[in-house]
Amino acid sequence: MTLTNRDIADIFENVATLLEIKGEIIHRVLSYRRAGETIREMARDLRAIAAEGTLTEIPNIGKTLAEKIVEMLETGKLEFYERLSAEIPPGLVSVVHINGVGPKKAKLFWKELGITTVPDLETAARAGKLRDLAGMGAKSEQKIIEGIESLARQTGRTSLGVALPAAQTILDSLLKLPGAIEGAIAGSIRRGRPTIGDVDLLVASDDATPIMDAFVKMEQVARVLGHGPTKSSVELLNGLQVDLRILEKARWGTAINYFTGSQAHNIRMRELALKQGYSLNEHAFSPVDKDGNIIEDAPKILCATEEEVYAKLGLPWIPPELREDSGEIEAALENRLPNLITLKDMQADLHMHTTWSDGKLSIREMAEAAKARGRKYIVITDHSQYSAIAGGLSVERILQQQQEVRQVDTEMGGDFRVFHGVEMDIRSDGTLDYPDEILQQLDFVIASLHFSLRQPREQITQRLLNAIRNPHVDLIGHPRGQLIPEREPADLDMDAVFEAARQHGTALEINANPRRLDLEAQYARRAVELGIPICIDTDAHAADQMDLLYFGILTARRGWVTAKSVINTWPVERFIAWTQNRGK
DNA sequence: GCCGTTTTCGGCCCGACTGTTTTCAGTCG
Repeated sequence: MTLTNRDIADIFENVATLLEIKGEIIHRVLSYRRAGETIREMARDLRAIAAEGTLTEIPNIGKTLAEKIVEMLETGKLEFYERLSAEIPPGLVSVVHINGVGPKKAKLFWKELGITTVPDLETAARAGKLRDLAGMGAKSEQKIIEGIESLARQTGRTSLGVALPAAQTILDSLLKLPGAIEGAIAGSIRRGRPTIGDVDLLVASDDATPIMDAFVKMEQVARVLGHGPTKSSVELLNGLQVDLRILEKARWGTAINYFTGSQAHNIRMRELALKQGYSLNEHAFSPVDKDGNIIEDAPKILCATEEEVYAKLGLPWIPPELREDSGEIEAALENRLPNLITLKDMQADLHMHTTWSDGKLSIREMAEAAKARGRKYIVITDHSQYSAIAGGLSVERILQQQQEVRQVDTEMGGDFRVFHGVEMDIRSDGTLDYPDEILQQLDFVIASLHFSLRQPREQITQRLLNAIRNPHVDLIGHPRGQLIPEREPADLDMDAVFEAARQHGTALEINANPRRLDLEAQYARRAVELGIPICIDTDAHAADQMDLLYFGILTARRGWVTAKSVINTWPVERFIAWTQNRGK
């Protein structure tokens, strides 16, 4: 059993936590944690990089960790981790995940009471055994019980599609309060991450207290995690955690920059500031002496806009979607930030369903809905026969459907075009769901994996490669097959997928539905680097789902995607030419 | 443990809130 990137990231992060409990110096701990985070976000397989011998070129991976990665890839385990687990009970990693419990408390509970798991801790807390420990009290004990209950309720991270509207609703209600000047959603939602851990809101006001009080008393609040004059946190009835910060308008720039993150991006910003003689925090730039201490009587520099913050560091404004410390600081320093795609660039939607399969509207209705949203052309792509449960179309039916598509295309009058395609299944045995003589009659062919997504890597990769290599297949729909948050992506050899797509000029989709967001950003970035065409599509089954295109754009922007790499930013003539020149 | 037009050794971002404290450690983001 070979370990995946995710497995290795998990191990490094567990090592970090165990080392932290052990009392290791924090910077060694952070090295493991950063390495884990980096690996988790990578688009390439560690196996391939290890084979090339270039592991140390990965940021945050040096000689020591590269050797440990090789050991894990070759043996399936890490000797160091096993020795550490014998020394520090690995169950304590989960204990540290309880809100309010960190490495020091976990160690205290273990050393004093022999607690090594979350259930152990819950039993001890309910028996009132924690309150007498040093630095503990009845309140701390109660908070731990609440933290464990909260952990049990959580189903993991929340999808962006759920979190964004929820955040907007709360923000809107806060902005109605007297004294609220301006507000924004910050944090991972602003950066467009597909899943978010908590909601971060920022409000500008000169009188924070009434707004804070109203915030912690909102009807959807289940409990208050913290309540201070400028910063409060609550847990909502639905389990979502919401953090609110309130600062004066004059500090908006530094505040929104700080609160948007990512943490790694912030650290880079603050390091840059220090090199220029300033300490940077959410309030201001403060001049420091050569030892890095703030010069108290020196005037601080306030920034009302984010542009001013970046400009102070000699940088152009960096779009939030790029702020992951994955090269954006370097690109900004060298003035080569990408001109990211926007919603306005989008001319078309190339993936949608109608009542011919499992959609809610007719071809005509979908065309009208797309036109009303400013699109210039669409492709109707209902399911193929293998998707019986979705009412997939037989060969006969899809040929019938073509008549209606052509008719609607004509009726729409020429300034809006409707093309005929299909979302064809890649069957479990790897064959395609229609013969070539049918495919060649269609304007645009999407091939997608819907079934048998848990096949072994070799097998499922081969299925996808078969589709990519078919000259009639234009696009691979939602390539990795994940559903957020419940279904993990298929175990695909993405290097092989990219190589085949590059060779055959087959496009890869960024499916904009927030349950999919597939390709994810790091893979989209890799695809674009390799010159593979991208499509951003809604996969709409109803009119309002066409508005989800926004989430696809966010994901594309996170992947450094510019308009020129995206097929459906092209004028219709170029789209037609592209499909016709692909060996049909 | 990583990293380097300030360094191959000696640094490594910064502040708010809580609870248990007589001045601050722990946790979180």
